[in-house]
Amino acid sequence: MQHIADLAGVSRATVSRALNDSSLVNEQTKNKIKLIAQEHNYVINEAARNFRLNQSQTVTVVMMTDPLVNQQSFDPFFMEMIASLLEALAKSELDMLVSQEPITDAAAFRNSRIYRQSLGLIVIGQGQGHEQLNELASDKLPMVVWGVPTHGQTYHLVSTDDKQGGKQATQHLINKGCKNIAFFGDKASADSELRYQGYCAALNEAGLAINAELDITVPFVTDKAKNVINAFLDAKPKVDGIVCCSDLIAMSAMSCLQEHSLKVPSDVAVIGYDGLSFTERTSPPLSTINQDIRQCAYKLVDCLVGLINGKQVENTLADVQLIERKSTQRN
Amino acid sequence: MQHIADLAGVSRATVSRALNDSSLVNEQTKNKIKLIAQEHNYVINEAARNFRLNQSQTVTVVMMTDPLVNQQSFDPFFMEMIASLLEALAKSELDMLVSQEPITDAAAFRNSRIYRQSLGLIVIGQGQGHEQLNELASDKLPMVVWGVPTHGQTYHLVSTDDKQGGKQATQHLINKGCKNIAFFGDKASADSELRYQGYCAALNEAGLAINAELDITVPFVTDKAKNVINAFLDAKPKVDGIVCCSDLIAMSAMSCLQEHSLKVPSDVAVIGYDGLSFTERTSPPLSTINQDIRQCAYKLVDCLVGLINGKQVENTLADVQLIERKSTQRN
DNA sequence: GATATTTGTACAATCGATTGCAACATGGGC
DNA sequence: GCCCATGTTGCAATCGATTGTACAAATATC
Repeated sequence: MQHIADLAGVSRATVSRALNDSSLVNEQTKNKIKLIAQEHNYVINEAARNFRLNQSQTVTVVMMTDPLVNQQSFDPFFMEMIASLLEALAKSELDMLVSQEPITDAAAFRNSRIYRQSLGLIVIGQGQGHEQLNELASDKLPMVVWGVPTHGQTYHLVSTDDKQGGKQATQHLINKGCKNIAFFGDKASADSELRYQGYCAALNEAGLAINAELDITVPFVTDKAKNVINAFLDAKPKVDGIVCCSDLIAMSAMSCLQEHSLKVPSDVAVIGYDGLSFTERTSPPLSTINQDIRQCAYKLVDCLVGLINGKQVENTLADVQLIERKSTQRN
Repeated sequence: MQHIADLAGVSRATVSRALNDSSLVNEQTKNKIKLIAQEHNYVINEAARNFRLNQSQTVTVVMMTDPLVNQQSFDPFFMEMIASLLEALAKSELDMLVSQEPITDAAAFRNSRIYRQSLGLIVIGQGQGHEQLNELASDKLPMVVWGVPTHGQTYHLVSTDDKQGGKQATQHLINKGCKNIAFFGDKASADSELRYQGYCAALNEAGLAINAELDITVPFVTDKAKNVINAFLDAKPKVDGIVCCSDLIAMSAMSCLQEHSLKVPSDVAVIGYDGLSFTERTSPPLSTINQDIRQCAYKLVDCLVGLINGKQVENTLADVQLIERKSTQRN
């Protein structure tokens, strides 16, 4: 910067102001300085700038649940969320840091580097940390949570309407003529619980009984899913439709059904949840409840940027929508 | 830090040295200072530190190909790579920044913030930038590329043996008794070209003819894949096996085959490529050539860290391996 | 006891930008 | 011709850490 200042015949102060478009600098001088800076490939030292301003351009994304399925791979839902956040933050010229360590102690977290030196926080999922997050909500550090509306929650939240989604999924199967609809999911997670409520609501409205034997706890992400599903099917249950809490579970379900010589969807119809793109490539193509992860990521970032700029922001409850996919039978 | 120094009755300099485990500080003093720092929840200001040391802990990951399939979602292969890099870098206490802008001009890139203020570079794919990367290879900035060994390449490279992979995939189908094996992929990308060479090599070794009509250009990632595949199948080709250049293509292929009332694998066997975890959930489960993305990500990071520490590092050509998945017929 | 050596600590400069305040120039009003 | 308002620019302090050098204290050597 000194070099640029010398070339322009002004002081460092003026260069700094010129590059920051300060109104204190003459237009002409400003343009001249900008030109010289450009010509000499000057790029500002962000480290120095951030240090001086005592700020950072880094937003930390905290994963409250373990996105690691096993030692091999990740849950595509979380990956799509991460990738979308990456894109959305980049558009706002923000850097992204990802922390895989859930917040388990608000007080300790306040002393962490993440807390002290981030511009803001995006928290993915609430995990077991609802209380901790509530505690952090009153701090100055901007924070937005992706999760499920919870009793007494004071932090800023972006969520999708899980109950509505569960209902829509179930209604879709009812409309297809299913009478004995199973629910595959793990209600230990709050979103699944809500989806189950939607499932029950849809059955009630349609005058169908809720059969506890068709409420199956299928783990979200592990390989155990298939074992549970196979055990269920081995008992030859009376079932003609399955509402699944994730597209992955739905894929496993379809695979197991076909291994049991049951045709999808004629014998048993299946619907997934999440709207992951590979659902259009399954056989048969899988209808699903789309959460529009990308749009949610943008909402999270919008909300956070709003908070950073000191605006009042409102919680968002995004709608979900059914994506119906049909097999095109050929020949 | 001044505060800690006062409390310990020493100068800032000593505190700094103590926290950095300098041998110039007495053990006793060191411990005392560390204790006090801990008690007072002191965390070092990374911004100031990095500024002073004129370094950063940020590694930039540059995507040379557009991972965006469309406005909705991302290629799971790249996402898994990103997520794995994230994990691997975190283990080395490095931050990760992702740039979606391919390097198209080495000279211009040298003036970018990314170039000037990153600790190192991990480049994913070569795209059209082989020459540019070669130019950057001689710079001081540590750089590792994930890609395909290329003639005259001077940059550090981590890759998998695509030719071997294509060969293995094809041999697997040959072993299953397939005689008319198609190749689904887009040879515009160098890795697919290599896989095709492996495919040809396997056919040759088995004494099978290479039929140009079974060499189908299927786009990697777009929705057009299904159209191309359906057009191919509509012509009722003589085919009993398909080597696919990605798991997504394989999924589409299986879906299209089943829509054409062709049974997988009895009528037509299919093998994928990448080793994505959802291949175990397809119906039927999809055999695939595993690239072990996670391990490759670790190798990339290892290699980069080596370069950062001034070590000599060697290029890596990782083996791929067949994952065979079988349908378990029940009832 | 005087000097040499080792060890531990403090002083102060430094990194590259920002910014309050002072200083200066210019022009208009009286 | 003097004063003041206005608009521009420069000076110098500042952010929080690191580190070369100087200095002080403790110990060793003769």
